[in-house]
Formats: sequence, structure tokens, C-alpha cells
Amino acid sequence: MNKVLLIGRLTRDPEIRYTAGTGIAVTTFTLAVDRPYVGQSGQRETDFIPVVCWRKLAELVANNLTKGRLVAVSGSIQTRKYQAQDGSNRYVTEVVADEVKFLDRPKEQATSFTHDEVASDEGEFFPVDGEDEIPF
Amino acid sequence: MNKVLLIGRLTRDPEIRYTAGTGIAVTTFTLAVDRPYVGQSGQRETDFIPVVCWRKLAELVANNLTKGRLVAVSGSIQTRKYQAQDGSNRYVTEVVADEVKFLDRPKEQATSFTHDEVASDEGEFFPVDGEDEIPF
Amino acid sequence: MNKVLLIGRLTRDPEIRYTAGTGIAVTTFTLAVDRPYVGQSGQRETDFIPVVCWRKLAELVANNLTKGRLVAVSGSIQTRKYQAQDGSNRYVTEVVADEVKFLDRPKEQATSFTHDEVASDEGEFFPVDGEDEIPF
Amino acid sequence: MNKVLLIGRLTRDPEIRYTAGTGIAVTTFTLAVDRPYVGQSGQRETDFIPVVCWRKLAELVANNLTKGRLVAVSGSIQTRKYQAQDGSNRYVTEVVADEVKFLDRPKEQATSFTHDEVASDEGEFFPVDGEDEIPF
DNA sequence: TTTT
DNA sequence: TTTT
Repeated sequence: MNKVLLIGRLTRDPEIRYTAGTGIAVTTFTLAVDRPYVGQSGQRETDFIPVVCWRKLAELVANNLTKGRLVAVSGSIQTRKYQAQDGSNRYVTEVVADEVKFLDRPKEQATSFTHDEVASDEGEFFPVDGEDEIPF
Repeated sequence: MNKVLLIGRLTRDPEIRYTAGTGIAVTTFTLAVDRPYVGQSGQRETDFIPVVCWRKLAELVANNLTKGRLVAVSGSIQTRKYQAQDGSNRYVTEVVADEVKFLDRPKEQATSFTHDEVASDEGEFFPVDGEDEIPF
Repeated sequence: MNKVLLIGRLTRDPEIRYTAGTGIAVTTFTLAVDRPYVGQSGQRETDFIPVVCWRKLAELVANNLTKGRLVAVSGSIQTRKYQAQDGSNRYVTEVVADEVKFLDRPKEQATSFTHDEVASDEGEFFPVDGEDEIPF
Repeated sequence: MNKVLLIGRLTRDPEIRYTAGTGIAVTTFTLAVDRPYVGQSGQRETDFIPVVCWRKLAELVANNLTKGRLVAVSGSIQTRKYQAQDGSNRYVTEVVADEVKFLDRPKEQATSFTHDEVASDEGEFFPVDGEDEIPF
């Protein structure tokens, strides 16, 4: 038995990819989940939890969620091994979602905007990552 | 909200340590949790999930559980950042337990026994795998 | 182990009472939780789940939540026996909350407003359906 | 979202029935779940939680579990309305299982026994109930 | 580095 | 590398 329930906000827009051979959709995002009480440091503490979705759910999430959206996720914890660039084994622990519930309404999408607005948005929110990033 | 429930077996004896300044007990172990159905590879798949306990629970676990024991764990997912030896940041995702329920009985601890019984018990249940094993 | 996680909306304002001897606060409400997929009848199905909170949480809920609010509840299932009026035993199953997370913002409580604003708000969000509604 | 996780023991053997028109298997049992800490009365308190399973799971449970067995159940809370004999509406809250994990091994089944052993076992464990019992 |  |  392996059950997880999280409520938190996306730290970025979700990223969708497709598996090599079979073209199955996989989307990943990180959920910022506040801890219930403030730590001894006085300020609110937060866990940043990597989440993966597959197939239909991957598409639903990629098409409908954006940075900052509040969601509930149910799923399970999965561990994976992968090879780092230096050849050593690395272990990842992440949540595989089987249900994602949207808990707030999307922000007013400006239906028309200037080029500069787009550009600055991209600058802030979608930095181009290197291609051998750790997958979350 | 951040809730986890796991049922699985310890892959090794738990390890207890104490925090530097304050001497608070922390014990860690890995839980082997079988996935509900067999993967496409045909054989049963398993997640190996790192678990941390603090204080009283740390001591309870360290004193009573051993490799192979079946437990239920409830808690939450925590993420931590740490420095690898090469100075780069590494991220860990683990479960912080707030309840651990023992689901099977400990293996028969013979209270008086012959040398042969000890030997066979150790062979099966307590393989020497660390440097601070009780040496008899 | 006994863990419950629910996300749903209050079917009415919560009701607070106090225990006879000791004056401990208890508040109760019912949560409407939609089932994930539509039933064979074609329309969305909903479970109406009784929830109880105690002490500080009872007061927090009674003072801050109202009919229609979206919340996440974590807690456990409790069963209770009580005597019906005809003397027979009756059994109740309900959720005892240990955490309630508010998931939406309260409806704009206009601090000063015109009659028309009140009327339209009530029409949309607070239909009169019980006998102890605030009568204005 | 509606998730439940329970670990407890069956208070009786499970009961299997089949739906009228379609012959779908439904099995019901009650789970005795101990509360984590003793109540103010000093003795351990227990919740008796009604559980329902459908189809394959119904058969698996009916064929393999008996009174006293330890299980983990994951599922959701469901509410149902039914008519009591006096025509009044009654509401039931129960857990619909979607996974049942067996946590102990079955008791040694005597493979041969005397009539008296059978009789006394039945006397202790399977009392004949009246026909208008509340359904759990 | 993995448990039954 | 983090969300409101």
C-alpha cells in the first residue's frame, strides 16, 4: 500500500514530454506544499515535491495548469534509479499522480497583449534549461 | 496538506543517530513497498522509500524493528537540499513518519538456545552487514 | 491506522455546541464530496459526509466557514452508538477532523452595500432552504 | 477527493450477496480499528467500521478472509439512504474498498475435527442474528 | 545499497 | 531552480 495526498501550488508551468519509442505523454511539475506550522526559524516552511503524470492526465495537466495554480494530487510514491553524467547511480523519489483536482480558477488570461509583455513573461517564467537536467 | 501512507518491509535494520548540538534521536530506514500489479516486465516491482523518524518514535523504531519487518507508516513527504562532495546541490525527497505500526511479530528470539540455533538464526535473519553489529 | 482525506463543500453553515459538563466546543457539518466519475445514471453523484471537530478547530470552523465553502479535511472515521427515540440502538459513522484547510476565499462580504447587491448575492450563493436562515 | 486508509481486524466472517437483477457480487464486513491512544476511560477504544467490496474484490475477500484477520483497506467513504421498516429514511456511511491487503497468515485450519469442535466454534464465532439487524 |  |  502506497498512498499520497498533497495540496499545493505549481512552482512553474508543467512540462510535457513523450516517451521515445511509444510516444506516451508524461508531464512533470513541482508542487510547493506549505508545512502546517511555522518552523523554529519563525518563517513558514515549504516542501517542493516532484510530481509525474502519464497519458490523459499528463495532457489534462499540461493543457490546463500553470505556475501558481492550487491543486490536490492523489497518487503514490515511486523511486527510480538513473545514471548521473559522471556514471554514478542516483536515486529519485517522486509522486506519480493518479488524480489531480484543480482547486482554484485560472488567472484572467489576457486575450490580447503586446510583444513586450510576452517576452518578459517568457524571460521570467520559462528559462531554457540545459538538456541533461535532473528530471524535475 | 501532505499525507502519506505506506505498508512495506524494512530493507535493513534501522539506523539511529543523534543531532549534533541537541542530541535529538533520528532514525532512518528504507521501506520496500510492492506495487499492486506486476509491471510489463512480468515481475513484481517495488519502490524503495526512505523514511525518517524523530525523538521517541526514532527510539521505538530503532529498538524494536529489524530488517524484513512489516510495518505501516503514516507521515508526510519532505524535501531537503544538501551539498554533495563536489559542492553541487542535491535534493532529497523522503517520508517523515509520524506513526509506525508494527504489522507482524518479531522472529522468535530464542531466550535460551544452543550455539547451532544462534548460528542458523543469524544466517537467516541477521546477516552481518555493518561494522557495529553485536559481535557474538 | 485510520486516516481519511476529503475535499468538498459544506452543505450548510457549521453548527457549534458545547459539551454538557465541561463546555468543550464541538462543531458539526456535512461535506458534499463529488464522486470522480459520473454514475450509470448519467448525472454526477455526491456523498454527504458528516464531520465533527473539537475544541480550537471547532471554533475556527464555526467562526470562519459557511455554507458552500470548499475545504480539505483530514482525520479519521469514528463510529458511535446512540439511543433512538424508540429506545433502539442506532449506529453512526462520521469523520473526526484533525485538520481543516480552507481552499477558497470567502465570498466578498460587502461591508456596505445596496439592497440590490445583497439580493443578487443571496440569489446566487445563499438560497433560502432552511427555517433558521438569517432573515434579511 | 475522498480517500480512506484503514488497518484493522474483521469482527466476523465477511458476507457475500449478489445484486438482484445483475448478479454482481457484493461483500460486506466490519473492521475493528483500534484508536491510537487509550481514552479517558483508561481502556483501549475501537471503531467498528462497515466496509463494502464489489465484484472480483468481493469474491477475493469472501473466499480468503475470516473473522479476526488483519487487513489494510484503501477506498472511499460512501453515504447511502435507505428505508427503515417504519418507512422513515435512514442514512448509512460506509467505506467502499478499492484495495484490500492481507496482513497476516490464515489461522491453521484444522483439517479434521469432531462435531463438537465445529459446534462450539460456531457457537462462539457465528451467532445467528435476527433478520432485521442494522446492516453492519 | 534493497524487503517477503 | 521554487508557489500564494
